[in-house]
Amino acid sequence: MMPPQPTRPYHHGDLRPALLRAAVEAIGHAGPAATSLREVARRAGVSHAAAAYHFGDKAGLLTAVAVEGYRLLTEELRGARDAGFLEMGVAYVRFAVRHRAHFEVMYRPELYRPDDPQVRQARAVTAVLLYGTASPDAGRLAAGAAAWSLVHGLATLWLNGNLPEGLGADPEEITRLIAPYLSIPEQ
Amino acid sequence: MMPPQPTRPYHHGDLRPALLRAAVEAIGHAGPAATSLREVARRAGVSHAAAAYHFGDKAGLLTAVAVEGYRLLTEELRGARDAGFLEMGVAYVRFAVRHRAHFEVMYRPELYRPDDPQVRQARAVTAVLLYGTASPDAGRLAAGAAAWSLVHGLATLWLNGNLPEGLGADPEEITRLIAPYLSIPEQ
DNA sequence: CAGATTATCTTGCCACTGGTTAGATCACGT
DNA sequence: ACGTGATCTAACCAGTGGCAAGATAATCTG
Repeated sequence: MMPPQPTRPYHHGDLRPALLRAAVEAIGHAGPAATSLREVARRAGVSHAAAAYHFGDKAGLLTAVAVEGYRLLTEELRGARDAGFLEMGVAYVRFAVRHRAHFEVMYRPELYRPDDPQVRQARAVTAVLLYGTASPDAGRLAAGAAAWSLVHGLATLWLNGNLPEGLGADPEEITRLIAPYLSIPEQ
Repeated sequence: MMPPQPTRPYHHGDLRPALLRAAVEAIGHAGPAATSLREVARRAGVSHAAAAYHFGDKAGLLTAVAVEGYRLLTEELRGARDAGFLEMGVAYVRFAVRHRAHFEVMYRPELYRPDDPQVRQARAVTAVLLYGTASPDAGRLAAGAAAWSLVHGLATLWLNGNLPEGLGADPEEITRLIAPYLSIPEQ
């Protein structure tokens, strides 16, 4: 009589990370704006209120995604740091493509709480890597901003399909093709 | 007895452009994702179904905003064409800042219909200006993509508040500061 | 181990949204 | 004057985010 379904326990036990995974998955399908809190909760097999309990609201969930994104980006950049300046740019673009959902949330501050302490701190750590030092002088600041702008623009244009096809289909290769146009004075 | 209110006529008479203006205004306040069709209609003083009549749906309205945006960008770029390469970059950033609502819609293709014929055509016209010719060779293509990526990245990073304060507060000035790091072979 | 407390999750509700349909109002040509 | 088509409203639907009340389970305390 009793259907032998393994009656999912009332308490999930590991819901917060499960919701985060579900959110990244859902955002990957429909983009951050079109992703609903309820859809994320459905993917995780819980009610939408459970998600609200863990993250407060939708902005809270996306804030958590953004924090995770900055941490992943930091990892990616750290891994390329010793391979030189160009490879850090390639790593930036690779991150944007491989972790598209995270990337798209990170640079849509109206969707989350960019002033959240965890966000600020994670972003600060990333910035140190991007500028090469915690207290860059005016020159390094401008050079860093130029490099960052280039790869960031390239990544977003590629994600939106705004780059001409003649450049090829592999964003990392396009980065290697484009980046040499930037001349950063050595140190 | 009859209140002397000038009883708004049943037919607006000029609703389509009025809705477009209202949309740009609303997007300027809350961003494109958080702007509702109903809010736009309210601003124009009509029911939301009236907006749906003229634009089909929300994506249709945003498609119209995007088309208008590409036309405005084309104008801005044309105005700076004779002043040199750098000034075109400055014009691009100026457009993004002055017409923030348009810009934010244009580069969020998931919010509208990027394959709409009018969009494709308007974007193609813009691309010709950006690459300097309708059929760029491989070199020009890469150089153009580099320049475009740089100013596009700069504009989006500035709009999101992701540039360090040390660079100043005027995005056009920042452009003049940053752009020289790009070395484009003359012709 | 019993009882109380706390953490986690569900149900049910609200106002709002985008989209659709039927019908009201009006402009315009003949 | 009349009808036809264009324009707009009213009313409805399913889906959404957020909130409050309550159910369930884990954990702490004696």
